[in-house]
Amino acid sequence: MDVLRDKNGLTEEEFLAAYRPGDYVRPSVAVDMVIFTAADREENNYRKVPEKELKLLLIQRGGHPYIGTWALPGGFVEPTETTEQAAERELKEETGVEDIYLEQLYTFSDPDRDPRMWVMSCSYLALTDSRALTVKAGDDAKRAEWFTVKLITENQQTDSFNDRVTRITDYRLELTSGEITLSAGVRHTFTRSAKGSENSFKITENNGLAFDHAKIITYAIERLRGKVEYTDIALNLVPEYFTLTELQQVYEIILGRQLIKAPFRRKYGVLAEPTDKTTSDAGHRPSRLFRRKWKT
Amino acid sequence: MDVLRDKNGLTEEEFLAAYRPGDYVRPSVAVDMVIFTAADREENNYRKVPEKELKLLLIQRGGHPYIGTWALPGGFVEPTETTEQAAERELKEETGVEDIYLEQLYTFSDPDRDPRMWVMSCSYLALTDSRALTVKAGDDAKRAEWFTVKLITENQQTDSFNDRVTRITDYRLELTSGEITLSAGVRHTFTRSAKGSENSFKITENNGLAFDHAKIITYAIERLRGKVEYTDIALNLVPEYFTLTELQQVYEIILGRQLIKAPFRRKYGVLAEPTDKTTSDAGHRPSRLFRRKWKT
DNA sequence: CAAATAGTGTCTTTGAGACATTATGCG
DNA sequence: CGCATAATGTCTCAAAGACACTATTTG
Repeated sequence: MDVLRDKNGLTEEEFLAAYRPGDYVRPSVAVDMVIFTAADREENNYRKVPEKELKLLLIQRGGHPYIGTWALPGGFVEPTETTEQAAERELKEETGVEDIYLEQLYTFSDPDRDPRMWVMSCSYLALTDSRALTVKAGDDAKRAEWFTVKLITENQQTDSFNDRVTRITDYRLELTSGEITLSAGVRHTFTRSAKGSENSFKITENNGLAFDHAKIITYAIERLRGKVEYTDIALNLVPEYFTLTELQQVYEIILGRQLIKAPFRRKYGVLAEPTDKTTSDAGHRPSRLFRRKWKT
Repeated sequence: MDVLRDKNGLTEEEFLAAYRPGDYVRPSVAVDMVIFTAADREENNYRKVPEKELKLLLIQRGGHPYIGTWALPGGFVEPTETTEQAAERELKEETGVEDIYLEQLYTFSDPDRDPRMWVMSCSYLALTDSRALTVKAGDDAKRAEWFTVKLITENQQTDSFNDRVTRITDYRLELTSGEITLSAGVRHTFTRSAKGSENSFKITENNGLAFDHAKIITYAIERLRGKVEYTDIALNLVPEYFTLTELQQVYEIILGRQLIKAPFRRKYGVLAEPTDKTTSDAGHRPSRLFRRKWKT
C-alpha cells in the first residue's frame, strides 16, 4: 500500500518532521493527592479497644496565594511522565510516602481555580495503612500534618418533577490536627433530565483550605464511600496483619455509620485470610489476625 | 486580623499583581468524547421485533498524523472554559449533538500519545438516544459515521500468589459501519499488592483507529458495563417513550449477554413510568410505552 | 387460528439485617 | 469471677434467577 499523503503532499514522516506547535496558550497541569489513612484514636479507657479515625495529609502553604492555609500535596506534571507517575513522584518528594494505592479521581478545570494562572488539577485518591503516619515532613521545609477528617451531610433534598431530578447535598467538612481546625461547606448539586445531567460542587464556606481543595476532598470521600461497599478498596487502609474488628472499623469510619458484626463478617470476611497469629495482652479475649486477600 | 505577607513582604494582592507565569513547557489539553447510542438493527424478518446495537460516533481524520484513520470527536480546551464546557462545545461544533449526558471518564496523559507534541486527553463518556443518528456531519467537511461496536473478551486470566493479584484481560474491539471495518486488540492489566495497585491499558493491535483511541473506547465500555447495573445510566440511551423490551435490549447490548424478562422487569421496572400509550401494528400484542423515571 | 411478543405468577436460592448466644484471655 | 471483646448460630425478609403460564394483537 502506498504511503498516504495529505493535502500538501506530505507523508506522515515529513509532516511530523516539519511540525511546529502553535503559539496558543496552554494550561499548566498539576496533580493533587488526597491521601487517606486510618489511625487509632488515642484511648485512655483502660481496656477498651481503640476506635479508628480517617486521617488526611495536608501541607501548609508557605507562599502566596493562600499563604498559611492548608493544601493537598501535589505539584506540576513534567513532559516526560504521565499524571500517575507525577503523582507517585510528588508523593515521594513531598511526603516520603511510596508504594501506595493510587486511583485517578477527577480532573478539575475551572479556569479560575488558581488566581495566578490557568491550572488544571488532575486529582488522585491515595490510600495507605497507618505506617505512613510517621512520615510527615518532606524534603523541603514545608509543614505537613495528618488531619482527622469528618464529612457530615448537613442537609439533603431531592426535587423531581416530570423528567427532571435535582438533588442538593450540603456537606460540612471538618479537619482537625491538634489545635488546628479547618472547616468548609460544600454543596453538591446533581441535576438530571432528558437534556443530560450535571454534577456541580460549590464551596459555600472555607476556613483554612487552599484553592478548591475542599471540593476535591469532598469528592474523594464521596468516591471512597461509593466504592467501599462493592470493591476491596478498604484493604488498602489496613496493615499487613489486622483483626476483623479493625477492618470493620475502617468500613465504619468511611461510611460514617455503625455496622453489625455477624453480617459484616459474612460479607467482607472473604477479603481476609486467617493466619495463626493472634493479638494478646488486650485485657480480653485475643482476636485472630488476618491478612489481605484481594478480590480477583 | 492583619493582612498576611510572604517572605518578600508582599500581600496576596501585591503578589498576584506582580505574578508572571514561568517559562516552563506546558501540555496541550484536549477533550475526546466517546459518544454512544443504541440503534435498531435493520430487520427484514416480517414480524420480528428489531434487535438493538450499540453505536459509536467516529470522525475520519483528514490530515496527519493518522491521516485516513478514525478518531473520537474532540478538540482543544480553551482558557475560558472547563473541560466539560469544552466537551459540550466540541460536540455541538463537530457533530451538532446537544443536550446530552456527559460524564468525565479519565485523563490520558502518556507523553507519547500524540506524535506531534505533548497532549493530554481528558476523555468524556457521552450517551444519547437514537435521534442523534441523523446528525452526522459537523460544520466542516469532516466525515463522521456511526459505527456498530462490539467489545469481546477474548481471554481473561487471573494469577494470584501471596499478597499479589494480576488479572489480564484481552479485549477485541470491533467497529463496523457499512463497508468500513476497524478493529483493535487491547490488553487490560490489573495488578494489586501490598505496595499499591496499577491498571494499564495497552494496544496490542490497531487497524484504522487514531492515536490511543482504542484504549479510550475500551475504557469507556468497561465503565459503562460497570455502571449499568447499579445506576440509571442506561436511561440515557432510550428515547422519550420506550417499551420495557427496548430497555432490556439496551442492558443486553451493554452487558453483552441475554437477560431473563421477569426479573429484569422487577429490578429495572422502577426506572420506568407507565404511560397510556402503546405500540401498534407490530404483528403481535402491542406493548405499553414508558417514560424515564430517574433515580433520586 | 397461528405467530409472535407482552406481561405476570411462583418456586428456589442467596444473602443481608438483626439479635442472641457461646467462647476466652486478662486482671 | 467478671469485664470486655471474639466469634458464631439462627430467624426473618428482600431480592435475584429460572421457568412456566396467561394475555393480546395482527395476518
